[in-house]
Amino acid sequence: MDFFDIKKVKFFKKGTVILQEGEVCKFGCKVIKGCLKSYFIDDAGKEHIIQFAPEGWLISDMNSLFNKVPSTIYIDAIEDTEVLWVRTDMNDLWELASREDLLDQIKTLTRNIIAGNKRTRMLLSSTAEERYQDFIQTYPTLTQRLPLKLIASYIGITPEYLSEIRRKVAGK
Amino acid sequence: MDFFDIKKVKFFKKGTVILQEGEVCKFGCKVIKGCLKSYFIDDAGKEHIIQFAPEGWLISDMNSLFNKVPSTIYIDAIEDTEVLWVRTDMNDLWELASREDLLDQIKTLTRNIIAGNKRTRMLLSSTAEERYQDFIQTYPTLTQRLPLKLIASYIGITPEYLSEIRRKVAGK
DNA sequence: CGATTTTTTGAATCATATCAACGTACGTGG
DNA sequence: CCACGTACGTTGATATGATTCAAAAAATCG
Repeated sequence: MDFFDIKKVKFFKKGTVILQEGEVCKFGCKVIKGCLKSYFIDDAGKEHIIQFAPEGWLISDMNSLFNKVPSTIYIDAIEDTEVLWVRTDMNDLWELASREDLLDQIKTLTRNIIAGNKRTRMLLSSTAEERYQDFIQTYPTLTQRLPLKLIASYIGITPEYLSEIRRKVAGK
Repeated sequence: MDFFDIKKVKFFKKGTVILQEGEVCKFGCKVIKGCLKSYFIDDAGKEHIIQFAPEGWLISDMNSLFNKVPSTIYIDAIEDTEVLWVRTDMNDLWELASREDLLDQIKTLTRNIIAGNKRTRMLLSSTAEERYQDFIQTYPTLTQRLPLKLIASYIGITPEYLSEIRRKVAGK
């Protein structure tokens, strides 16, 4: 059997909430067209973006999915989006999965860890401007497509301050 | 065969550099006694701690290990430390590993992702004091054992500022 | 077109960094 | 066992990066 046997194509309109805080996450999905975001809301009510998932990216709440605990994050469509949807209880899946599926899974997880490590590194050692420059390099497409507001949230600053950075950068 | 078949026990004196920037990482190790740290040096020459590995924790440079690229981090012994050492080229290991080993590997990686996600979350939404309080909760043992300097580096602030936070916290 | 959302601007303020100085503890060699 | 040197921790003054708040300008959408 194939790892994506239980999969189907799904479609979400811009603004749709796909996963909510409190629900147990029972899926992973890969974006075919459009863009999703995952984020959480802090105690002050402020939204912080964890991940963007444009074409080709996977998104899910791993913690909720693997440990069967309520999610602490949200996933929304920020554009009209088409995805490859895998509804899956991980334990069931593992019983069925082949050795090759597992190796593949390991590679996906590793990629995810490496991306996460890079982000931690940026947050620990770079200024807001450096993080913005890095964002532009890493996601040139998204820089065009997304509202400044969301990019600010992703790199961990206020929209006002990102606006100021843009002016400064442009003036060079 | 067992995932830890190629393993042996090793001993490092406090201060030993186990992995250096530039080397390709060829091992993973689990701490039996003592404590290791992984860290990187930023452009300004400042050290940022990525992870502590006291008793029971795994440490490695996953990026270097999985992708066979030169490491961008260091790993040092911050106490006299005894470890379970697995010298391993991942690809070779996978050829030998059993299904159960792979499942186990997936679980380890997942735990790592979840820990990483938590850290990103803290860095994005919490103040230095909140991060310090969280550190105390999460690693009560380390709070006693480690110099303030290293804790400051881990939570992403200067030693001076952590000192100020401590004074404030104590005065409550 | 009006209504809502996004972006920009500026001023005041806050969290954290920097720098310099001093006090304290620790480890090693005499 | 003491003395010294080196690393570590604390303190205070000052500087800076980033936030907050309020309001205006610009863009987007029904």
